[in-house]
Amino acid sequence: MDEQTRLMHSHTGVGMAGHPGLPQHMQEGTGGTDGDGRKQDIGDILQQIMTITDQSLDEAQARKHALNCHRMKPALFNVLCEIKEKTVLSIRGTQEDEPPDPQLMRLDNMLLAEGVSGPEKGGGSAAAAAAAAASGGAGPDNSAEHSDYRTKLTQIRQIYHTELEKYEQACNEFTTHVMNLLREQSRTRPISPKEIERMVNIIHRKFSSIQMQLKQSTCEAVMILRSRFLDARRKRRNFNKQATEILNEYFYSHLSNPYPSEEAKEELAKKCAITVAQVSNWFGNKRIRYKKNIGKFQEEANMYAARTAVNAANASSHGSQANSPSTPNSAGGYPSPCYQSDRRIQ
DNA sequence: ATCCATGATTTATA
DNA sequence: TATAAATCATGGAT
Repeated sequence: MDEQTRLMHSHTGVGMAGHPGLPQHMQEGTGGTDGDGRKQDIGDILQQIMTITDQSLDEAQARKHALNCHRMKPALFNVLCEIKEKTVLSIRGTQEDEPPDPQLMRLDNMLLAEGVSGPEKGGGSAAAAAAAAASGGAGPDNSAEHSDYRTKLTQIRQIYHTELEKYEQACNEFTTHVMNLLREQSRTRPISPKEIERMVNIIHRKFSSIQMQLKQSTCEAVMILRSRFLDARRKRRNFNKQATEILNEYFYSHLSNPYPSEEAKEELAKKCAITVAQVSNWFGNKRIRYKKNIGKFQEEANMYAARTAVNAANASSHGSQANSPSTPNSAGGYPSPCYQSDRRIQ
């Protein structure tokens, strides 16, 4: 804002500060009898112009009107034009084309990618898809989180859009205000359309920098939201009971060699509705934690051993051998040296 | 508020 | 490259 004001003042300054030469100029030119009166007259007007900022609006308006109606006004205007011609050179050189700010582009791209600045619902689903991808395709129990995420994202998007609209409106209002002001002033002092355009550009730049701040904070909010909801590590979810049982069952029934093959991992992943990587993680954690404190897991081990034993018994009593759990082990085979030859497909 | 369980990540190792 | 081991960070119980 201050840039505009400054510039406007400097314009005013150019117009006004150039004046002091004027009376002299006039004085020289007019040697006649009514010259003194005219000089006095113009001196008054100039004095009024110089002090116009100290006056109330109505007063100023009246003075302006008086000035515009004054018979010397065209001459004054011409002089202002001349003065400006001599002093305005510096403005011309400034560049007009503004290269797109890379940071702004980055923010725009991100907002678009997150579905904040894009179309209303399409962006949301894209973000949801990204969410699903980011969360490692973990099971069905996070759909609630996704909807939660979506509502939060929608909130952000709404805030973003209302703010953006507000800025847009404010920018337009301010621009038209300034343009009106300049047009009004152009009756009294020379203002080229190009200067108005420049001013409009300055305003727009200022407002777009405000918009950039909005975009930046929106991006931040989205990032926080993402990390809160979608970073799998932060949003650790225990596997459901069934999955844990399946994994434990496998672990304790293969205690002597709890290293599921790739195929077995895939099978387990499918059964537990988790990824193969999660199966690997689980076995990695389980092995090391079991080894570190066998005592703590003794009860669990016994339980699963008993369960598999029952399963085996049931299976054999039903005469079906095809599905029986393969070579269940008694607890304690891992990590102590294992002499059983329980070789699975590796 | 604190502690423990647990899934994920990182680093080291063979 | 798979695994071991250490570590992180959260969920959930207390």
